[in-house]
Amino acid sequence: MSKTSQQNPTTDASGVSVIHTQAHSSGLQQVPQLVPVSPGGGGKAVPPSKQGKKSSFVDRNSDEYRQRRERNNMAVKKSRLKSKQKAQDTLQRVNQLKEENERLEAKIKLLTKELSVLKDLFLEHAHNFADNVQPVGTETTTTNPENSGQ
Amino acid sequence: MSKTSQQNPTTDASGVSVIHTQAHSSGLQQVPQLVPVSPGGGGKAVPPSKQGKKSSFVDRNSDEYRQRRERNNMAVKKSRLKSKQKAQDTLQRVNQLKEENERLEAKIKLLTKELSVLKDLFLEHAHNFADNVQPVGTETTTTNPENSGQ
DNA sequence: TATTATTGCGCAATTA
DNA sequence: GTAATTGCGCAATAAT
Repeated sequence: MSKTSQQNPTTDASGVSVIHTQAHSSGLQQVPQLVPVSPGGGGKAVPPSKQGKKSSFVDRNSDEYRQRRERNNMAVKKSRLKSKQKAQDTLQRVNQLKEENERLEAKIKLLTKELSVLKDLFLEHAHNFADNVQPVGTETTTTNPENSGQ
Repeated sequence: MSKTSQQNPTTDASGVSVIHTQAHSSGLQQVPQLVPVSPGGGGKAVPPSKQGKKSSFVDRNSDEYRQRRERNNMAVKKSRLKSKQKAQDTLQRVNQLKEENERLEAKIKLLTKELSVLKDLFLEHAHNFADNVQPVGTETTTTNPENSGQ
């Protein structure tokens, strides 16, 4: 469970953002830990009701902040995992459908063939029918009847 | 590909970074920061060959660094866009295949019906056949010399 | 109002 | 060395 603070601009087009990561005691100068949240650049108006209520600064050191971050990080991981899973499922679905398609195509081929044979047989013996005899020109090798179209 | 580790949990380097789309020039105080790259937390062995070559510090302010970052950011965006596009295409493919499937199912239904009708007709007039009256298969399998199997 | 879920984004490590 | 990927954390926002 690693947690890391890194950077991040809390800005849009405002231009400059103050980013900060926790201090590292390396002789590096200490920097204020309070960073402005949602700089005006966002173009989003801050509700007047909140203007004076809470500071528009976030204490990145507060436990509350860290806890929130940690929870969000978990949520993010979870969400991304889910997303990935879904994508994979979709790919699988594609293959499944492809297979099904082939199966269906094969069946159609078979049925078509059967139909063709039956029809030929029909024509071949049409003269044997007492009632519904069709005027067949040449009894042998009558070309096939039209196939079902669609 | 990669593992989990990122950085050191407890502390993190870097104080204030100025991020923006343009050159750094603002009234904000700028703190030159040399940040250690690949903190020891990961326990990753550094190739000896590179050990003494370059400092294990990265100057986040260097133009070279910023340029590299910017290029990578663009590459990342591009890559993610591509990825998203692909995912969408896959979804579309699924719908496409579904439609095709329905079309095929319908065709099968039609062919089956036709076959059924033809067979019934056959049976109905079977007695009219003088020569070779064959009992047409009960189901879908007609006995014909040419085709077999499935 | 709070909490979780998504999403865009930048960083850095890898990979190609 | 460069571009492409990928995991990760942050913060804004959507959804509950």
